[in-house]
Amino acid sequence: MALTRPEFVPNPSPSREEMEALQREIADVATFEDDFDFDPATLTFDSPVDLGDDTQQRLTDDGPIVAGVDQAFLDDGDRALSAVVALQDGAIVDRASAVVDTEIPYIPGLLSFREGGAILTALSNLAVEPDLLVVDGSGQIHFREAGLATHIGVTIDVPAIGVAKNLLCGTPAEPIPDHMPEGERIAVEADETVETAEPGTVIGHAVQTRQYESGSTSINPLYVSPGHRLSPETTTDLVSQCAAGYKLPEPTRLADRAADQRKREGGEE
DNA sequence: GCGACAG
DNA sequence: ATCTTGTCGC
Repeated sequence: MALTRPEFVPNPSPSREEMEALQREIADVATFEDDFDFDPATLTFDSPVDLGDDTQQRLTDDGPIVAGVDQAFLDDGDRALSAVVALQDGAIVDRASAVVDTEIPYIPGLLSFREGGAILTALSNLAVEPDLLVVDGSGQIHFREAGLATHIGVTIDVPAIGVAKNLLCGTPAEPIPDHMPEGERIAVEADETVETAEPGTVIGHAVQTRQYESGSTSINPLYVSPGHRLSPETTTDLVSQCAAGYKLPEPTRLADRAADQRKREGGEE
């Protein structure tokens, strides 16, 4: 993993104004258009192992390596734990984690300065080079279009996606229904709270990766946005492809599990 | 001053 | 994010 932009490595020391200024630089360098090497069609989560018929064998090269990233906190709340799980063709090919002391509190809009360090450290402990990062948090859906996924993606120049469970800012093109049908997506547009984009610009989507067919209970959509080197549309397509019957895309779900596990087994070390 | 606010 | 058991529903 190469620190393409070492000047962007999250540093909690500067003032709030300086952190926000850095985010504007990051957003300026970020690309919210498709610019990646792998073939989206090869991003699968089907078992590559098919018994019985030789013709079922893959005729193509191995698919892209996707790394899911998730954060957790140790009981004391003063240390952030980042867990990374790398997948290729649906199989886990590597994992890593890191525990870093928390320097600043959670401030909406400045999350990457609190957790970014742990994530970069965890990623540096990975033996493989991910082709795509799926980060828990926002990307372009951010006050300065520089959310956690954008900050990480730009710093190491790797295509990145932001997957959030709640909407940080922006406005859905149409009201989010109580029971959004599975597979549906609604654009999230920049509004006056997004200071770096023209109002109306599509900065992400509300995506329903899983939903009950009937009943009173309902699942809320995910808020997906590009982090780096991806358009909002492609970002949402890829997240949909990563969904394997659960609300969370597989890379995120597995990273979630890894974080919990690592946490219970003692976040120390 | 009031409201809103990823993890 | 985190504090937390059972419980209602598919």
